Amino acid sequence: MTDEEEFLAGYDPSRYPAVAVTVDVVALTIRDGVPHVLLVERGRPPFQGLWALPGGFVKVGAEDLDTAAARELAEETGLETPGRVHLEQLATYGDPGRDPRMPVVSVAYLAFGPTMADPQAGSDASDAAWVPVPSLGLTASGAQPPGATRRLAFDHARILSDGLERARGKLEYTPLATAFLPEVFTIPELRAVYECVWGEALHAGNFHRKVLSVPGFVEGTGQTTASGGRRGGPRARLYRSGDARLLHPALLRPGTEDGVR
Amino acid sequence: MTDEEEFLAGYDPSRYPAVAVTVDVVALTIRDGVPHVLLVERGRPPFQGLWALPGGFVKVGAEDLDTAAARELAEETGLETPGRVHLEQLATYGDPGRDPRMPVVSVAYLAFGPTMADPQAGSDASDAAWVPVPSLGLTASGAQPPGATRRLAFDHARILSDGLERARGKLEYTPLATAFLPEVFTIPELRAVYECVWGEALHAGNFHRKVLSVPGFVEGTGQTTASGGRRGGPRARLYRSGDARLLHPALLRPGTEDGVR
DNA sequence: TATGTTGTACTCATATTGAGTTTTACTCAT
DNA sequence: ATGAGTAAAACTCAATATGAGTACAACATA
Repeated sequence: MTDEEEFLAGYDPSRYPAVAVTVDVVALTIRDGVPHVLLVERGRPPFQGLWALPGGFVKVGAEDLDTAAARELAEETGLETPGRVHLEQLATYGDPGRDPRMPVVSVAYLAFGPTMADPQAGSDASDAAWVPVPSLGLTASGAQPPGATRRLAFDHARILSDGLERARGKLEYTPLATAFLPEVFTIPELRAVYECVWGEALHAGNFHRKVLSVPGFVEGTGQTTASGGRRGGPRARLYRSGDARLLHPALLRPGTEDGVR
Repeated sequence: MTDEEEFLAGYDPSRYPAVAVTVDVVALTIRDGVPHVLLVERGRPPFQGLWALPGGFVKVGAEDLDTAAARELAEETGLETPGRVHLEQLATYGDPGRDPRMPVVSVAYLAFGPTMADPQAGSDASDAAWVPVPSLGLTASGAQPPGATRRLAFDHARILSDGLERARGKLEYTPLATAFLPEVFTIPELRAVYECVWGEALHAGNFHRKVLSVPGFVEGTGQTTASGGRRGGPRARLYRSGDARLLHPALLRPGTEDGVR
């Protein structure tokens, strides 16, 4: 028997204190030019009646974290990840007391997807819905004002806030904005994603030039939209996402000049 | 008794399967123009005799993750964090079987610090040392070739690889390069940090111009070095870190043009 | 004192950006 | 049908940023 086998044999996992590991998913999409986040209404304590990010316990040792996040997203809301949904790890939260039941470490995930159907309420949730982010009235620091119509459970206001900030940054140097759109899209639609996530208007001409000049960002399909825009204008050309994983040079957002100091 | 209190009273944490939560720290510094990572030699199974990132179990519910990371760094190596060491969360790893003893979720942290004394071996470690990163022969994918002199335990080669990539990116858009230097430093010293982390030579004149033109990156002290460089040259002006948290515009590294596609 | 090295300040051609303007193709309301 | 308004895409042009090289004075070393 080697040292290592000897050690394993004498090892008793039950001596360790009970800790739970969960995943929580910040799933974002865009509806009518407004960012929406997927929330579930809690059907049981703690925080019964408040809204929370979809998530649940990880079967540590039986599944990896990415799989757990995809599973929870599907289970609690009836949404399938395999499609065009982008899923990436966001951060991990483990402050004492963040769950009143027991010590919990929560691995947060960030998901982007195109506009999807309304979700189905799952096991633990009495309701599930795409909620407009502005309606939650988040402050920059990730806090939620007392008067908000929908209050978020646990530290989910902070997690959502971190997710939004990550999304804003990701649009700068990755082509992930296309994950919010269907497989085929126009440049103005892509611009609308940026304007919606960054919350500021962009110069249409410069944006157009920039997107087409970044190698691998989008590739043309040779097609155009069937008709012009709602209120006029010519038909727009259709593009699909290119093969670039990183944008070089990046699309830096205008406002941040000397913002964060 | 409210619903919530009722629920808490009937809650039995022992029904949950045993899971351990650990922190692992990728602590980086620069010695003689070469990036070094802090490693400990494992004094007990599993992976006895191999080298690992400093880390250990988190007292979930009693300390937050950042505190646990700082504590482990200090405990296992005798290094104090409060000083000029930058510590940030990197990512969380929870693949099944990554620890042969039991299901373990590991929250990795990334630390940058100026050149420091050799560490003291701590409790679980038979030795601790600053190890030159190139000597580990990591591949881009985070794997380690079979013939390496120092083999890394667990999935620590991948964690280290992720940490290095994060460090390379952080230098582009944050002033964190200064965390590798003493409180007061020269522009050429700062350039040496970039060259060492990015692994490529930079144009001295352009780097100088760029650093001074980014608002809040560095601020002058009015002082210069006491003498010129080792091999000649005038005295260099001394600077300290400015108040910017983000670099605008960013210092993009040259090589990445159309690299990742 | 001669020689080589280096920090800092230049120059200059070329890209990249921000902010407009123009042209053209469409929708919608008369 | 026709005109008014709108928007996609192409253009212009000045301001700015970048890459590459030169210049020079201050220093160490032999």
